[in-house]
Formats: sequence, structure tokens, C-alpha cells
Amino acid sequence: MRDVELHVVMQAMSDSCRLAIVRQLLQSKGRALACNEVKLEVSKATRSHHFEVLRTAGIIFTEMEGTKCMTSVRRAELDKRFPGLLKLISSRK
Amino acid sequence: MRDVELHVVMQAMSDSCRLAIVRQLLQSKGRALACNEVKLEVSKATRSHHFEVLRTAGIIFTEMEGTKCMTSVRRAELDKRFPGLLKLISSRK
DNA sequence: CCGCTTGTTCGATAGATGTCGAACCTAACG
DNA sequence: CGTTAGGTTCGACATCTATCGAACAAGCGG
Repeated sequence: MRDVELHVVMQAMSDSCRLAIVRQLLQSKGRALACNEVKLEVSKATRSHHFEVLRTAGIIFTEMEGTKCMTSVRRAELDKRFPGLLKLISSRK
Repeated sequence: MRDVELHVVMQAMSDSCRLAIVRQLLQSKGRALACNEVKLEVSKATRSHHFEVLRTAGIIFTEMEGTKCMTSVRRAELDKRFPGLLKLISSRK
């Protein structure tokens, strides 16, 4: 993930669905959420797709727990590589 | 421009060409640049397209001066609406 | 007035992206 | 073991996007 470029991250965050996902994750104060717990108005398939994009961009981290996949934001890594990014995202605009 | 959403800005910055444009503008310390002055490895048409996208997203501002169009970043507005964004962009990664 | 410089616009094209339903997979639960 | 719940994968599709060359427009400099 050290080689993720800014434009890739920007690209990942350029969709309002994905922005919503990350914002909800950030709001859950470190507690990982199951994909299902995130409120979104799209189908299962689309939802899965968006999580995949975020994962590929190095923005989220997913850990399987039984049949659920618990997801959280890679806060530390992102803050290190792109300081200010998460703050920017969480300030709702 | 008060109603530009973050995902629109992100979308605009999700292309490495456009990121390069904004970075060069930021580096020119407030001096507006002609589109031509910005170093890019794309055709005139494509270049024009990218400037248009940035303009629409409210990121740059263009003023005609003879046949040239002098462009600069809308620093103040962006800093106000999305604090940290420009810093994030200019830190080369 | 002619040609050059600077950009814009148009039409075309190839590739990426968002979206879905349906089929599938795999743990957990009875 | 059969069923369900949570996700993924697979086409399919429509839309968007980046890119280009060519044609156009509009100042400017001689």
C-alpha cells in the first residue's frame, strides 16, 4: 500500500456511495462494521463492488468473522501517507 | 460553487493529468499560467478537456488575456470549503 | 490582410465504471 | 444434513471518460 498514488485514492473516493461508506465507518469510532450494517441504497452486488474498490485503493481493511466481513478504515496508514485526507472526508460537505 | 460536493472534487482530482496541472499551478506561487505553459504529455484537445473538468469542479479559474487563457487555482474558496485539500494535493505522492 | 499562436469544439473510438439479477459459496444454526 | 444469512462472482448493460485529429475561432504581430 506504500505505492498507492493520490489519484487512485481520489478515484476511489469520487463516488458518493463510497464516500458514504467511509464516512459511516469513520463515524463508528473504530468499531468495524459488517458490509450489511452500512446503510446504502444499492443492491448486494453493487455494495460488494464498492467495498472491493475501497479495499483495492487501500482505504479499508476487511476481516472475515464467520460469514460476515468486518470492515474498518485503515486510519493509521492513511493518516501517515495522506495526512488530512480522512479529516477532509469526515467533514460532511 | 458553494454547492460543489466533495465527491465531485475528488472525481476531478482522480486523474493524474489533472493532478499534475493543479500541482504545477500551485507551484507557480500565485502566478497564473497559460494552459500551454503547463507541462503535459497529451494533445491540445485532451489538455483543453482537462482544464474544462477542473473549471467545472470549481478548482481553477481562467481569465482570457489576448489569445491565451491564464489559469490559476481558486485557493481561497477551496481552502474555505475543503480545508486541507490543497495541502494534500501539493504534497507530492 | 495574412499567417501564427492559443484554445475550443466536434465526432469518433476504446476502455472504464456503476448497476443489477442470478447463480454461487461458505459458515452457522437448528 | 438442509436451510438460511452474508458476501462474492458472473455476465450484461448503459453510461461516462480519456483520448485523438481535424476543423474552427479569435487575437496579435508583421
